[in-house]
Amino acid sequence: MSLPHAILTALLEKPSSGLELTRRFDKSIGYFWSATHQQIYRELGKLEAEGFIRTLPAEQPARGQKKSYEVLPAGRAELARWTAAAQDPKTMRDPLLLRLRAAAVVGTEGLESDLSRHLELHRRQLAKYREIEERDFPPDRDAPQDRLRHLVLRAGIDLETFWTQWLTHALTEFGELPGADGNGSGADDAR
Amino acid sequence: MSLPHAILTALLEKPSSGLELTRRFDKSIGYFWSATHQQIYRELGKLEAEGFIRTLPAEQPARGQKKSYEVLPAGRAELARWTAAAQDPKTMRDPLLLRLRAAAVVGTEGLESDLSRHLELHRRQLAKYREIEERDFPPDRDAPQDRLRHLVLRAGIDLETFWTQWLTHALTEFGELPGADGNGSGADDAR
DNA sequence: ACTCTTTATGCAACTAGTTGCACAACCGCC
DNA sequence: GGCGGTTGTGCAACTAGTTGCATAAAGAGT
Repeated sequence: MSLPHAILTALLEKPSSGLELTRRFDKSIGYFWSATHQQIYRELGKLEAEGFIRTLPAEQPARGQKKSYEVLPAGRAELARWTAAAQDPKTMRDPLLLRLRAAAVVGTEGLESDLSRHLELHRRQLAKYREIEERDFPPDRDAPQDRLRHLVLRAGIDLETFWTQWLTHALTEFGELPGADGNGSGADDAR
Repeated sequence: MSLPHAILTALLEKPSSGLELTRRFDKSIGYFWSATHQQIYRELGKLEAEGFIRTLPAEQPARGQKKSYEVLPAGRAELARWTAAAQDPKTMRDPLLLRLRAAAVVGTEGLESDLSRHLELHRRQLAKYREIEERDFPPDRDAPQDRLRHLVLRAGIDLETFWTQWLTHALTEFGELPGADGNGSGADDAR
């Protein structure tokens, strides 16, 4: 149940239309909660029906016309409630680790190149985050909001750093593996 | 499309019944691809229909009777294909980071205790992983399968380490934040 | 014999996220 | 004044995962 709250947060930061939200998700909030434009439009409809947001009075036309939303007090209250409520950590799901585990059974053939590709992607993302950090969080500023946002960005940076390191390490291991096993026969006994 | 392949991997490691698989997911594969027993039963049905697995001949009775599955050659081939195929990294989704970002707007009230709770959970998980590492990967063994499985476990360990560190840091920051803001009024301008 | 718990399998309904496409208005331009 | 791209909104169908419950057999206790 995170998407509506991601949208409320974004709208509190700045009232926007559906498409503007989509764009902002692509380059900011979406770094840790991605969403497509269809999800966003659908959710905006629901949030409006529930009385958490409303369209800005300015215009309110038909299809193909911009329609901006702002958060109502009830929406802010709901967001505060959700933020403070206890939530269990997500059950982790990572296909890449799964593939490595599978590779231990059926062989590593073909996996290496995709690992390299992922490494490259994570490096790029890391560079992007670092750029944002430099631009938005110079060493001196430290209003509470900035501290919190910086903390979130640091999580992104450190996670990407972790992945680049881990992938680098994995690729090294691959290099040292006895060449071309390809069938991984004798696997047994779960762990 | 990862669950069927997670199941194929588990079954290749050791043929099992639905419930056995569920248990093994809870304490091994599930660490990076969790699944409920319903998902597993449903998927076993599909995999059998597609000819990737079959029930072990021994018994084949009705409800309430154990039914074990093994992987057929087609299933192994499918798993190898999937493992080697290029896949884009998952779009990241983390409610906790989202909540922190929301807290920058609506205030941090009530969030701190849940952060502590998460910290404790991650510490526990880390301890569990370390235990497994000690038990299953003594310094000397290094058959290729072990190297790969160890690599996966290291990812788990390093990720949990990252989260404990980050949460510790976050809680420190919370302590230093100017007391009780609670409304976070002047937030504007997305980043 | 009979109830209670555990083991084991499974259906049905629901929620969340994704993909593919439709459609309206506006903007420039030639 | 009509043509083609961009902006903006949205429906419908699909896939994946979750929740709640039903059912059946086997063993354990009394």
